[in-house]
Amino acid sequence: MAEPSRELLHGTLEPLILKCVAQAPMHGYAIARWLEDATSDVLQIEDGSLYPALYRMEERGWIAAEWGISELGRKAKLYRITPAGRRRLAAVVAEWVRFAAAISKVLLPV
Amino acid sequence: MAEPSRELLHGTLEPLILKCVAQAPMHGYAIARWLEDATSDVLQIEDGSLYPALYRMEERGWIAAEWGISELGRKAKLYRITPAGRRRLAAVVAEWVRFAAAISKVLLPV
DNA sequence: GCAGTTGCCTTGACAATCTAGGCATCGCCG
DNA sequence: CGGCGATGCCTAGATTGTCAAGGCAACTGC
Repeated sequence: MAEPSRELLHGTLEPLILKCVAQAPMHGYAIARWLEDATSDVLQIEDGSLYPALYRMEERGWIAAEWGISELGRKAKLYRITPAGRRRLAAVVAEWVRFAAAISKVLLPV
Repeated sequence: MAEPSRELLHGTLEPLILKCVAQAPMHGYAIARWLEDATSDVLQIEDGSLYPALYRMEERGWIAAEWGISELGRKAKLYRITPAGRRRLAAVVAEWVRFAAAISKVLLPV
């Protein structure tokens, strides 16, 4: 995240990544590009945040890595979601919805 | 925040507090109770987070403190929002809207 | 040859929150 | 009277996730 308060991203990177790899196996660089694209650059993913997040999630068993080939024919580490990851995704999305609704409820009445 | 992922609160506590004291001068304990109440306990504010946040915000000139009396007649430190705080509130709310929209856009298409 | 893109990785710092304590006062109830 | 929960404020230290700033290698196009 660049100019928008970086703190907001805290805890949301993991759901975002899960969502990405739930759609299709994807490598780190592609995840970052896809997220920036999908949000019109509202989110900017630093790879200093991304790769550690990927390791954490792999360690926790939510995603699994495998070396393969990117769309451009280059060596890339492809991540796919695990069954535990799908359960986790459902949980964190539900949590995000609850949380965002709570915040909005407080913040939005101008 | 208790069981919901604590990380999500990151960066949102400040807007929430600003919103509270923008409505009426309020003391710390009341802010915590009010937020928990308004969100049906979706947000749980630890005072170990709250008071440091209040100091930060006072230091930055967004709120101002003054010793007074609570509704129950007890000694309490009342916080009110400053003009700079109002500007900050507008900015962070706008930012929250952009951010939440971006996250939801990615997360919600099931 | 050289710059830009793709792709991955690591170290250290930083900032906000949480944990787990502490303190004092008041009201209520047995 | 004694105790206990609620009100109200405070702090030290640990934890956590992100960021900044570097690095490396391979390929493309000019």
